[in-house]
Amino acid sequence: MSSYSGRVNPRERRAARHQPPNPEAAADPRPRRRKAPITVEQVVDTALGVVATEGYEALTMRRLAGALDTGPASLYAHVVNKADLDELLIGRLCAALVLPEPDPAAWREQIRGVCAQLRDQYLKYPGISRAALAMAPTDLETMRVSEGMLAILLAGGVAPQAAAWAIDALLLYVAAYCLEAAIARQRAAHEDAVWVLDREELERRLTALPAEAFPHTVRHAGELTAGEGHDRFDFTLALMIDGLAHRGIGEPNR
Amino acid sequence: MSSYSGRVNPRERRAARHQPPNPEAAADPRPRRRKAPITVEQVVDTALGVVATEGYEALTMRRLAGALDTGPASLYAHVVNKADLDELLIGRLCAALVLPEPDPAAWREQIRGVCAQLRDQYLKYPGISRAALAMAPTDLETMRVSEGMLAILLAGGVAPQAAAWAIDALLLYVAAYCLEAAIARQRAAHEDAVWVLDREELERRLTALPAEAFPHTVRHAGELTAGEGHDRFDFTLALMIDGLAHRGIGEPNR
DNA sequence: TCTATATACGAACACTGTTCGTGTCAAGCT
DNA sequence: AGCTTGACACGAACAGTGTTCGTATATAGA
Repeated sequence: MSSYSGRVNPRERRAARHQPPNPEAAADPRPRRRKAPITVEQVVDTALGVVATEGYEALTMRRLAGALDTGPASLYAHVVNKADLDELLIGRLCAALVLPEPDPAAWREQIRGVCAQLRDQYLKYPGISRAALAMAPTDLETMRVSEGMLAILLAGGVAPQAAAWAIDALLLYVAAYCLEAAIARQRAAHEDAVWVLDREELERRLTALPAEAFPHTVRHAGELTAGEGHDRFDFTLALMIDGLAHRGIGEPNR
Repeated sequence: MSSYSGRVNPRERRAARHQPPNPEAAADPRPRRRKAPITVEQVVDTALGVVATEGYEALTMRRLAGALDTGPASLYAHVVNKADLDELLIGRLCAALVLPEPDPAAWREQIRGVCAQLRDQYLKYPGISRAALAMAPTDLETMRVSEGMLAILLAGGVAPQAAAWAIDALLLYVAAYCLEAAIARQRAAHEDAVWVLDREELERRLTALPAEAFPHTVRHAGELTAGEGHDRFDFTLALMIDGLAHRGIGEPNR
């Protein structure tokens, strides 16, 4: 019980992130002691730098400490956990999203735009969406995002229950899509090269399957391997949003 | 290059799982040498047992070796990798799925049923869906599942391109849904209890948020936290399948 | 100037996946 | 029957991981 007092120890800072903001504590009257002490912002910044260049798998406490010219133990003065660090990264990432003012006429483009922003953020830091899946649902930054998405859907006339569940589904899908992309990327990076296939080689493998056991896969190998860029992503989002438009407007829940 | 010859070494066995099946090699004429040697099936069985009772996080090579009364090195005679073990587990899991004969009139219930089966398998082995996300797309057992799903959708009149992408989206969502559930379960298990919330406590926290910043979240805290059992799962699947029904039938691709 | 104390960090612990080299035992050949 | 062969099992070790303990340091206030 020696080395942490009062306000700035990481456990309390973490708890504050999940608590309703307390206006009277916002003053933050304590100036920093050192001339150049390691701050949480600095830790988060360099961590995001590591993830952006080397991927989330490379973000170890030692690697991060090395990037800050220190040892791993020093990080635990600013961060409770690796999980806590993950939360901070996702929080920073969510804070970068711009949430549009809801426009009832354009709710579909708006919700699609928010999801695309989130997707691009996830892909900018490959593999970080794994941390997003593990987040507690009470983090303030992530709740800011879901609040914004909820506002868009409600303005568009989607029924509240459908809107709530759709946000969950959309966030889950975006995270999974980016996680899968990151895993594929990483496998392409350091695995023995023979094991990873490009689209054409994959299509060739599919057509080479025995036609009696895999008739449809063989016949439609082209469709199964199709999709440049984010075509699959756009398709799935359109599927869910269109489903919402047909189901959610004006009808009772479910 | 001393200790592996001919056919049964794990690297070739793994490669065979991703290659079209070779009928003339199916004889497997070599009987087992020992009286009770460790077999791959035995390894997979005990691994699934460990995952079912203690979760995927607990499935370490040492833990698995201990369950087989041996050391970790012995496992590498039957398994290339931990990734290879993961593939074997997912393969075993996919082999347990029963794929219905496609019925054009009931394609929606059929595809929903396959997804529900997969969900139940994933949840039976908590956290294993993480391994499913990392799988190479050429594994024969997983392709058997997507072949079956493709057959159902095509029989239902869904356009081939929409069917192919929808299968991808459905598999991705099911895996992510179960992964999130497993992560929440594990957090509830060994984390400091205060950090995990039940539905009512979560709703209370949401309503306690400042109404200026989170108006919709506060107002619809009930809807946001609603959903017993697999309500959210059913909702999302219905969303995607309904979207498919409206979009995919009879129309050109996309 | 001197003390109090918040911060930084080297060293260590208990883990992880994986490999090397050796030991052991059953099968096939002479 | 005896011997060789080679597939299998496994102890020990290596390079990593997250995390904690105790100590050293350097600053802020008296």
